[in-house]
Amino acid sequence: MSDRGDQPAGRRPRADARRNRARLLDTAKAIFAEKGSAAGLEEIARAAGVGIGTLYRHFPTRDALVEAVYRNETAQLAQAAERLAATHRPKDALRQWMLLFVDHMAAKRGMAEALNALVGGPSGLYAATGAQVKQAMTLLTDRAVAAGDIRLDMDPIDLLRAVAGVASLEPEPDWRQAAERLVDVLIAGLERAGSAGAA
Amino acid sequence: MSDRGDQPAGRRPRADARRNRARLLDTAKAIFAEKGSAAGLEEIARAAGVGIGTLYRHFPTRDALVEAVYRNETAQLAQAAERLAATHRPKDALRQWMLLFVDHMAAKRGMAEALNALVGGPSGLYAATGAQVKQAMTLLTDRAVAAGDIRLDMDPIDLLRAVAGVASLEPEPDWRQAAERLVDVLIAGLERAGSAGAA
DNA sequence: CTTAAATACGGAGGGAACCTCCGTTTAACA
DNA sequence: TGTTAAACGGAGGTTCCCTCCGTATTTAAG
Repeated sequence: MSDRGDQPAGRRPRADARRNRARLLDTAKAIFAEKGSAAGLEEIARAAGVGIGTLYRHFPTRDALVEAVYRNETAQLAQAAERLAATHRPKDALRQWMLLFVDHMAAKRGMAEALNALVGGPSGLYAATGAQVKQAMTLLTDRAVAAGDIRLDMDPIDLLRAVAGVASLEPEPDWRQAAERLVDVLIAGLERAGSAGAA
Repeated sequence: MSDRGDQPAGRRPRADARRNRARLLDTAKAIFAEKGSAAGLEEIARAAGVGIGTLYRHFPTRDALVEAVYRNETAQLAQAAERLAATHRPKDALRQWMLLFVDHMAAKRGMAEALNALVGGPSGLYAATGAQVKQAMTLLTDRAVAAGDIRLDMDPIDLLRAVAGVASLEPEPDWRQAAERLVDVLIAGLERAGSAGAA
C-alpha cells in the first residue's frame, strides 16, 4: 500500500475509511499507468470496490487523486536529487537526475502526462508535489551554477518542461532515447548559454 | 474567410455547404483562440449559427476541425521556413524559425495546445499539417548540419516538442521569454552535441 | 455489553458534452 | 419548373462528471 496519512487530533479515523483510501490509491495508480490520467473516475471506484461517492469524498477533485497517487513517486525523485548532489560532481548530478526524471516518466506510461501537469502550474493545482520537483531541480542547478559548470539565465523548471514535452506524447519506440539526447543537448547548451543569441 | 476547398469532379458543391463550412472555421478559430481547443463543439456550432449535425458532417472529429482551423497558420509557418532558408545563414535561419514557432504559439493562446498536438503524433491525427511543420524543421536542420553549424543525432522534431513543452502550459508572464531562452540553449547545445554524455 | 453519536458508505440522478441518425429542406441541373 | 442529390439541424442515446442524502458501520462513552 502506498499511504500513511496523518490525523492531527480528535477521533481516530475509521478503519474502513483508511482501507478504502488505500485501495483507491493503489487502484488508481494501476489504472493511470495503463490508460493515462484521463481514465474514468467511476471505473477506478468500481475497480477498487467502492462507490463513486467514496472516491469523491477522499479525493474531491481529479487532481487531488492524481497528486496523491504520484506523491510517492515525486518524493523518491526528490530524495534522489539529494543523494546525487551528495555523491556526484554538480554537472553530472544534474544530468543524471534529469535522466532519472525521464526514467520515471518511462516507467509508468500514464505518469508522463501527470508529471507534465505536475511541472505545469506555478501556483496552480499540484502545488505541493510540484514544489518538490521544483526544489530538487533548483538544488541541482544552483550547485552547478555555483561550481561554474553552467550558466543559467532561465527558470530551471523550464528545462524539465522541455524534457517532459518530448516525453509526454505518443509512444514512439525510441522515445526514451530521444529524451536522453535532449538532456545532453540541454546540458551542452547550458555550458555556454548566452553566447548563441548573436544572430 | 479562411478556406478555399477543392472539388475534384462532378456536381458543384452547394452554396450553403461552402458558406457554413467557412463560418464554422472562422468561429472555431475565434473560440479556440479564446478558450483553448478543448472548447465545446456544440458551442461552436451555435455561435456559427448552424446545427451540431452540420458541424459533424463537415468535420467528423474534433481533430479534423482543429487541423482545418490551423492549416493556414502552419502553412504560413512552412512558407516562412523557405524564406528564411533562402535569406539567412543556416544557423540563423534555424534559430529564427524556432522563434517564429514560439511567436505563433504566443499569438493565439489556444494555439499552443493545438500546435503541441500537431507536433505530437508521428503517424497519428493531424498527419497532414504535422507533416508541413516537420518538413520545415527538417529543411532547416539539414541545412545547418550540412553547413557544419550544428551536429544533430536526434529527430529534429523533438526540438520543437521541447519548445512546445515550455510554451504550452499556464500563462506565466515571462512565458515567451522563457521559450526564447530555451531556443538559444538548444542551439548552443547543438553546436557541440555528442560531447556532453561523458558522465 | 449496550447504545448514542459521529463518521463513512454508495449509488441515484441532474448536468454537460459527445456523437449519430434520419425526416425535412434546399440548391443544382435539365 | 421538376427531379433528385446533397445538406441541414436537432432530438436523443451514451458516457462521464460530480452532488446529495438516506443507510450502514465504527467508535467510544456509559
